[in-house]
Amino acid sequence: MVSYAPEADRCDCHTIHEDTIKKVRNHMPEEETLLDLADLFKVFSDSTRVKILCALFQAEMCVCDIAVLLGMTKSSISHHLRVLRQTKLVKYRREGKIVYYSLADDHVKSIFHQGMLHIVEG
Amino acid sequence: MVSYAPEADRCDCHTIHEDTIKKVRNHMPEEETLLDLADLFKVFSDSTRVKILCALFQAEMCVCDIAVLLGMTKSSISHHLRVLRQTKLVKYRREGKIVYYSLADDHVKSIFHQGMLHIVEG
DNA sequence: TATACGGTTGAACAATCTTTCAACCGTTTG
DNA sequence: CAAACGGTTGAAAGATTGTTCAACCGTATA
Repeated sequence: MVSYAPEADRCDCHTIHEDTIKKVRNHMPEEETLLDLADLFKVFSDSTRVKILCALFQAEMCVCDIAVLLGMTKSSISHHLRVLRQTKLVKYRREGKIVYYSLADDHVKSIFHQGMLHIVEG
Repeated sequence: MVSYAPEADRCDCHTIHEDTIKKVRNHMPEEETLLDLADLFKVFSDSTRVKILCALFQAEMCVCDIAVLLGMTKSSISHHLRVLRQTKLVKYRREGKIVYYSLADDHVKSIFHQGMLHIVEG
């Protein structure tokens, strides 16, 4: 029951299967949900962030640990961690000067696992 | 057993927890695997492609069907379908002038489902 | 055979994203 | 209190990406 762009029809072709389009349109999730979904996967679309998350699968780590592991600057890692924080994929705790990061929950593991399945079978 | 950038150490900080780094490094997947994983999620990081895949959950569709559904040009949809083809996420069959697209397998559904879980719980 | 239509393609432009650099904040320690 | 260190931040530069536009290919049909 969601319309994705019916008022401004930029399409330069005639409708071929109107029944199919109506049926599909009625079963589409809310547009906002799909935008959120794309935004979530955008976080996983960078290999540095994928490496960071994979590292946090094994252990809680501070920014410098991750920077040394991946051979990158603290600044770059910190920028990526901010994205992961905003998406609530990681949590952190401060201990003196050091900030320790860890996984927020196990959803990431499940998503990565499903992605791996597609890769190895393709 | 994979080293991610040990030779060119761009890190501007001292190692804080060497034992943690060693342990994590030994358990990291192959770098190529993580690059492939990021590339797969990059395909899902665009809302138009997410919408296309969600539409194909319901029915096989031709390019014009999808273009009308989403209110976009055939050209734009075709560009996106090329990406989905290259990643082996969709398959297609030709029937005269018309090319019908459908899901290649059910991995996408599983991945989307896991992503949805994170969104609704966040 | 010429026209129409579904679909693809490449180049160009705009928007987005990653990395770097420099400056800065907060905490610890000499 | 001053210096050192872990970490964050904003702006700038370079790379990547999505959409548009125009031209083109294949198939069907008049």
